[in-house]
Order: sequence, then C-alpha cells, then structure tokens
Amino acid sequence: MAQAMFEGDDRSTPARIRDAALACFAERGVKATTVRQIAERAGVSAALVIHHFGSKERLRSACDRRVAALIRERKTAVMRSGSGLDPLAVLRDQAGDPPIQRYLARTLAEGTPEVAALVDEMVDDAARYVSEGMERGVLRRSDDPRGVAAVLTLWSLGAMVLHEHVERVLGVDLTGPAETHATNPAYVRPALEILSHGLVMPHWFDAIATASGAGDDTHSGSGSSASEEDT
Amino acid sequence: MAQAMFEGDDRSTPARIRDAALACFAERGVKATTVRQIAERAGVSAALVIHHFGSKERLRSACDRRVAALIRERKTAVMRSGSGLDPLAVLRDQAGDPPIQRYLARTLAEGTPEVAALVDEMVDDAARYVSEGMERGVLRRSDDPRGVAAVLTLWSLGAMVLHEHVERVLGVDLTGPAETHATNPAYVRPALEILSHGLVMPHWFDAIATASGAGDDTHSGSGSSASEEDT
DNA sequence: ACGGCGGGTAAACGCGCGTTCAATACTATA
DNA sequence: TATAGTATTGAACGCGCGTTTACCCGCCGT
Repeated sequence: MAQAMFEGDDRSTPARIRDAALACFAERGVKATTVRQIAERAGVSAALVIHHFGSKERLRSACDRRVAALIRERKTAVMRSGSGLDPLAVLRDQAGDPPIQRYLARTLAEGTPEVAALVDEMVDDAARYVSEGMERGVLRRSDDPRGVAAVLTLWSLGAMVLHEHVERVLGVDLTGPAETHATNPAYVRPALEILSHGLVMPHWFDAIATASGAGDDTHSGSGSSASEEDT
Repeated sequence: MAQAMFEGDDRSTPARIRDAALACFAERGVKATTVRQIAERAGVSAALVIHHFGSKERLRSACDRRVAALIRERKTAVMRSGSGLDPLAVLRDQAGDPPIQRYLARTLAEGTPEVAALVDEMVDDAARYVSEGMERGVLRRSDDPRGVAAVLTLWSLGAMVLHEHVERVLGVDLTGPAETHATNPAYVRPALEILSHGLVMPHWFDAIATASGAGDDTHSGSGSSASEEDT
C-alpha cells in the first residue's frame, strides 16, 4: 500500500511489478530485497508477483533484460550523437526513473549472464569507437585498440560500482543525473588529465614497461623484484 | 567436518573461525554465506561461532578489520620498496591464503565503514606517492595531484571488483597471484599505454575540456548538447 | 578429591523467507 | 444469463537462517 497504483498508470501489472523490483534491487540489492517489499511497492500481493514471474530469480532475470533493453535502445541515439567514447554517457540521462545506474552498480559485480553480455557489448562498442577515433586522428594510435577500449570501459564501470567511495572521496555522485557530475571537475578533471596528457613521463615509461615485461609480447621472465606497474 | 583442524594448526580457535569466515565471504559473498558453513569449514559447531563473535555481523566486522590490518602491515613494506603508485601492488603477493583480494572485491561495493576507511587510506597513500613522483619528475605535474591519485586508486579497485568481467574480456585474473597477471600484457599493456602516453590527442583535449566545463573551475553552463567527456 | 569454569556442543526456537494453495472477483464470450 | 478463464488475494506451508538454551567435559587451584 506504500505506492498504490495511480489512476493514470498505463503500465500493465507485470510491468509495474518489474519496475518496482528494479527500484528495490537498485536501492537495497537483490538478496536484501524481499518479494513482499516488491509487492508492496507495486501495490499488489506477494502471491501475484510469483504468479506473473514464476520465481524471484526469474523476476530478477526480467529486470536484467529490461535494463539491457533500455540501454541498447538509448545506445544508438548516443552513438549517433557522437560521444561514444564514454560508456557512462550511455547510462546517463536515463531520467533517473527507473534507476538503471544504481541497478547496474549493484549487479555488475554479481555475475549474471545478461549483465555479462551487456558488458561485452559495451566493450565492443567502445572498441569500434576507439578504432574510429584513432583513424580520424582524435585518439593516439595503439597496437591494441580493443585492449585500450576494454580497459577504458572497465575503469568507467568500476568507478560506477564504487560510486559510494567516489562520492565520499571526491564528492561526486556518479549514479545521479548527468548534470550533477558530468560537469563536476572533481572527477572529470583528473580523469581527463590522465586520459589526455598521460601520467607517467615518457622517459620513465620505457623503463617501467620493459621491467614489468609488458613492453614486449614475447617477454622473458626478467626476474624483477618488487617494482610493479599499471595504475 | 570438511576441513577439520590440523594437528599442527597453532592458530587459536577464534582466529581459525575468523579465517574460515574470511574464506567463505570471499568465495560466496557475505549474505550468501551461512554461519553453519563457516563453522563446518573451521571444524567447529555453529554455536561456537556465535559464542566467540556474538553475531554474524560482528564476525564480518572482525574480518574487515583483519583484512585492513594485513594490508596495512604489507603496505609499509611495499612503499619502502618503491612501487607505491599501484594500489593493487599492496594487495598482491598476499600468498593467496587467506584470499584477501577476493574478499575485498566482494566487500568494496557493500559500504562497510572499515572498508571505507581502508579506501581512504589507500587514496591518501597514493596522493602522497603521486605528489612525490611529480616533484621527482617521474610523473607529469597536475593542479590536482590528490584528484589524480583518487581517480587512479578508484579505477584500480574498480577493476578488481569487476575481476570477473576483466577475466572474461581480457583473460586476466586480477584476483590471482601476482605472477599470473602482473606481467600479463592483456591488461597491463593498455593500462600502461593510457597512463603514460595518454589517449586523447592534445589538440582535441582542449575542445573537450572547455565543452564539458571541466577545463574551467568557475565554468559557465555552456548549455551543451549530448557531447560528453571522461573515460 | 572436588568444585567451578571456560571451551565446546546438540538441539531447539522463532522468525522471515520464497513459494503454494484454495478461493474470490472480474470480464468476455456464447 | 450461464460459463469459462484470468487476475488477484489471504492464508498457510516448509525450510533454513541466526541465535539461544541447557548441558557436557577436561583441566586447574585448593
């Protein structure tokens, strides 16, 4: 009874239940959400939730597919508009309701096949966009454009999963609406700095790369000490 | 009875229980782990687990503190050895047992105060190391060294949380022992490339930065369209 | 010898979960 | 109007959870 059906709610009952589940999963996580909570939010009985979806697990799967569908739908528009480098751009401006970003932040680490497929698609899209950017001279060339795209995508999604820490450390809520963080320098500025100018000085890069064996695909063990690499 | 006590196990019973819980939490997650599973793994009864720790939640808190302690202990050694730029370096080489990395990967997104404090410390350490690197001319200068360090740390930890996706996409297990991935080019190479050479060409960086408002701390709204920025 | 005490346990308790069931309200077709 | 079928429900079921209880046993000080 917490959120009874509005008169003008034209969604079907299964759709309303699914959206209620989506919101609950996003707020509390899947395991911490009970079927009764979902039912209450959708303004129906717990029995009806099971009647329409068979089980909580299948409802969760329906939510996964719903999120994937919404993102795919939005993706074409975003890529057409030209900012395909940023996987988070696809997630932004989803009008916050249903809360897709928080749902993904909760689900990305849980390893469902639907989400895995979605991540794979994001990497593919990013790879396409990175390659294109390199050909057009916007991005620096690389031997491994797909690797670059993958790392880029995973870093972005990782930051989204850790949004709580990002907010505490930098004061930026990555799961909020775009305008609250897309122009917020606290996160964007350092990220842009790193991605454009780079961080390590070129001279030192060579030393690090050869020492860690990453500068040579057919590297020898190099028997190095504790000196490590990457971020 | 799955893993009864060895004769030569000199750990106290509470310590054995805590380590068993650590392993279970790392493998299955906290909510999915039952007190009885922990008890069985430690070779004791479920009642004894509660007797020693009061509740499952306080046992979990003890695990958090244990992990934090192990990392802090290792930290000084790693920083002394000179590779403080990489927060993952601190997590590596923990001898895999107990599985600290997987525990953190599970816990980083769950928002306990102990882990939050640990992340804050990692950011502080990275900030110190980044500033030092800039002064020594190893790293490129920045107006916001702490922001750079924070983004770096969060990207690394995010990749660790998404280790499952990293492994599927790039074939690198970030939660495994160091030698399996520290020299694996699939992840390290693109990451190093981005961090050293940068990605976006300098000429384009200015355009992006001003368009997104990140190039100016006292920026005007710029009323931009869908064109976004960052990773 | 013995009493108490701390480590340890088996059994049970109560709760809340996902799910099932039998019955009711509603709607459309014949 | 009768009938079939679907949407929806309250109540209950069974299970497994975290936790509690009552009890046991071996050791140590006296």
